[in-house]
Amino acid sequence: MAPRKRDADATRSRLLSIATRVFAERGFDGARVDEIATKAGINKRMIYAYFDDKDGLYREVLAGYFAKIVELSQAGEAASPSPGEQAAVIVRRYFDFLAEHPRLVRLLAWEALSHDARARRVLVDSAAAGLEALRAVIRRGVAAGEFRADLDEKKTLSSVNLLVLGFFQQQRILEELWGQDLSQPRARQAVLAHLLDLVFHGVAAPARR
Amino acid sequence: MAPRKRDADATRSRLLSIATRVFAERGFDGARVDEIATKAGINKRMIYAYFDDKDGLYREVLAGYFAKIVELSQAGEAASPSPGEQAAVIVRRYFDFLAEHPRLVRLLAWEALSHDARARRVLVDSAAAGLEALRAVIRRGVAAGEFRADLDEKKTLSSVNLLVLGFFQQQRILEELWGQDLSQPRARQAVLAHLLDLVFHGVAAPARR
Amino acid sequence: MAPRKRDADATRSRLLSIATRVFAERGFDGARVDEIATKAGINKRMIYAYFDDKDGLYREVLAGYFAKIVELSQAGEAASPSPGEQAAVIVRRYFDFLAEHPRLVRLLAWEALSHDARARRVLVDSAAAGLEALRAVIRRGVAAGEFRADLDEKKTLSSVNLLVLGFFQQQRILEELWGQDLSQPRARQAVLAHLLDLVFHGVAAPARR
Amino acid sequence: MAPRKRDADATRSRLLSIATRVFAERGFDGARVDEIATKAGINKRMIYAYFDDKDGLYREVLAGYFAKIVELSQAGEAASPSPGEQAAVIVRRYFDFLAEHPRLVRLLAWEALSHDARARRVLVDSAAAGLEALRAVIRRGVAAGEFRADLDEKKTLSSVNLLVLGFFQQQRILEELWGQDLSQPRARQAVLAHLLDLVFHGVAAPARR
DNA sequence: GATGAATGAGTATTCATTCAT
DNA sequence: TATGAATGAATACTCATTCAT
Repeated sequence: MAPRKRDADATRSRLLSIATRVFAERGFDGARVDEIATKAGINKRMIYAYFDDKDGLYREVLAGYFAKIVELSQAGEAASPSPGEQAAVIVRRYFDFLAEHPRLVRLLAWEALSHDARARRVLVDSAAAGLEALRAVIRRGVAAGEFRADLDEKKTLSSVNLLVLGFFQQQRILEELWGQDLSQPRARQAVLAHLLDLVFHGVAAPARR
Repeated sequence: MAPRKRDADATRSRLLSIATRVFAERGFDGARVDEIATKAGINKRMIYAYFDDKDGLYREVLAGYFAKIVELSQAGEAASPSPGEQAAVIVRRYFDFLAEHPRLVRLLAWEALSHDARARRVLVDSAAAGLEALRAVIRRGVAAGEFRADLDEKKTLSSVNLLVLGFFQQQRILEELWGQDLSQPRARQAVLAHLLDLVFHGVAAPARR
Repeated sequence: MAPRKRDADATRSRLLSIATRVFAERGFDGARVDEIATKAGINKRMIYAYFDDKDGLYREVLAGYFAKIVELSQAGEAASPSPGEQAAVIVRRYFDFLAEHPRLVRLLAWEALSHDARARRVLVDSAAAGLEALRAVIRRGVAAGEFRADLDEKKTLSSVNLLVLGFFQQQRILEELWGQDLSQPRARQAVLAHLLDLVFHGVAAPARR
Repeated sequence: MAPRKRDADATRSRLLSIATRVFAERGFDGARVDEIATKAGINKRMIYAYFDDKDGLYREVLAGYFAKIVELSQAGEAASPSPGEQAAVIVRRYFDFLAEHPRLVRLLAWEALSHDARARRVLVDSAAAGLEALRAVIRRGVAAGEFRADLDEKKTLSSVNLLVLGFFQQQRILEELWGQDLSQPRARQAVLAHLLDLVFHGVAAPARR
């Protein structure tokens, strides 16, 4: 009974793991229930036993990331006293998180295109929570005079998101455009450095102001 | 109406138009040949007569945008003598172009997720050509001392692309996040202004430099 | 008007010629109306104008051979006074006729397999007529004591037909079995000689009788 | 009945049996997957589960006969010491085998007409093996002086095949030509007797030699 | 809990044939 | 007479889901 229970859990998590991979690769429509079952080495019928249907499995796959997203958004505050450095730490955390979860990046992209916004609502909530810390830092930075006084918080936060998330979503196109392998940590860190620099200082020369 | 009844060109372009809509909405896998034919009010057989198969139709849909992309990338130079203003004009053009072609935005997003990279190569070429003008302006701006001397051209160009294209691709999520309708011209122009401001000046306060 | 008439005839016979080729190659079911029209360089609609439908075209193709078959069966009698030699001449004529009309051979094979015996009746009539001359010779040969007295006319005629027609229908298989190209006149004549020899003398050694 | 309800082997062999019938009747092109499934009372999907596609099903149908063909070709030697009688036994075996497998006869005919020679190679090999025994007997008969010394083995074997296989393939035409039902054992045996007689002694009167 | 067989509604594609000019 | 566009009924094949054990 106990081992059977453990088997059930193993079967379940094995299915989820493979499903995550397949859904990330092919999207909901492109994913095949058969393929997931076969790759998991588990009878297809079990998918229906555990998750009701394909849609249920998909939801669970998305849900599996929520915990991680929440964890990210609740990560302790950066130690540094400077809002600028704190902001950099937060962005870096976000960047590294996405780098570590490429399947989530793809799932989010599929969702963004999907009409039946399965995860959009939850995603938005997560994102809002996740950006809350950054928002606080920005506010602090503005108050401290370290950031420009006329910053639009929401838009700024979103722009940062566009740059970071966008980088991972467009990675393949960028690789062809730059003729460079962007999956290497070193290349990625260079990109991150560039993004941070751009966000903080823009392209204009300070002298001209 | 009667003369149109047997007009091959009309049928063809009608099919293409509907197909563009459907492929943009649902992606290649999600699109149904039947749906396209029905919505076009044209016999399904004609799709195969004109485009060979679903894939051929899809390619034609993508090809239909190439001309427009090339046109965009060959748009005359901005009149202003200032590199900064010229750059702004180019970005604005790109932004407006995407605003006018929301289906292209979605098609590009589907392509970015697809594995068989139907259009990636051509897309990259188009993009490279399209960004060439901006690259020249940046170089000029750096030479003139209007832009920072340490700018990485490629990365900067890509970042601009991430911000602009990303905005349109994430539009729905942003709308929910901001609680705002971003399909209105006024709201969009505000976003564009913000993006330009961010790219030019960054978030840091000038006083701190 | 006159040239138009000639064009119509040309179109008709061109269609028939190509159709003969295609039906012979692929059979009625396997033949494609489109293919015939395209290969003939003639608008598909004309097939329906001239022959009503695919079936009508097929019938005309078969009918095109009837004249030739009749001609064959009415060929003048062999000059030789010996029934044996006369019979050989007739068989040789039949053999050469089939060698010259490989498409007819295939059409007959398709027909033999078909259920809606389009041509069987006519074929049987033609064959019966064609074999009549041979039958007369056999009878004469028996009377003259040149052929065995106990010959079953019908069966003997049919057997000759099986050997000759069968050779052409199984030609490809025989080629692989013998490792020999049987489309060359010399090889064919050797086969014919063998068939005649077998039919006349059988395999048993005369000494043993 | 109930236990058979979920019996994969039963379903499989049922599909094969019906498919054999349908392919034999209509050929590969003329056969309809739907018809096979419906006649077998089995969901069409199962055909694809068991045989991948229509072609796979067809191959299995052909393969189903190979075992029988091999069995035939490996049948023990005839007891009789006389090569002539041994040869007769072998031919009779072949004749009876084809009489018992009319579907195979038709399948072979379709294959002979087909361009993509699915089974020709294997067929030729089987045939070659099957004829080997007969070839040995002929050789022995020649050596013993029972058969003519100038026999061409290959051609003689093939001619026998043409007569026997040809009879079954042309059976319907012969029936009309002779006005006789050739599916009755008695009529068939008479045909066989005639064929054997023809092959052994030919049409020429012994006196003339 | 687990398995393998079975199913029905779809999904791209093809074909002979007819319509409009 | 001739053309090119258009059509509806198939036709092979797929997919998520359920049944029987």
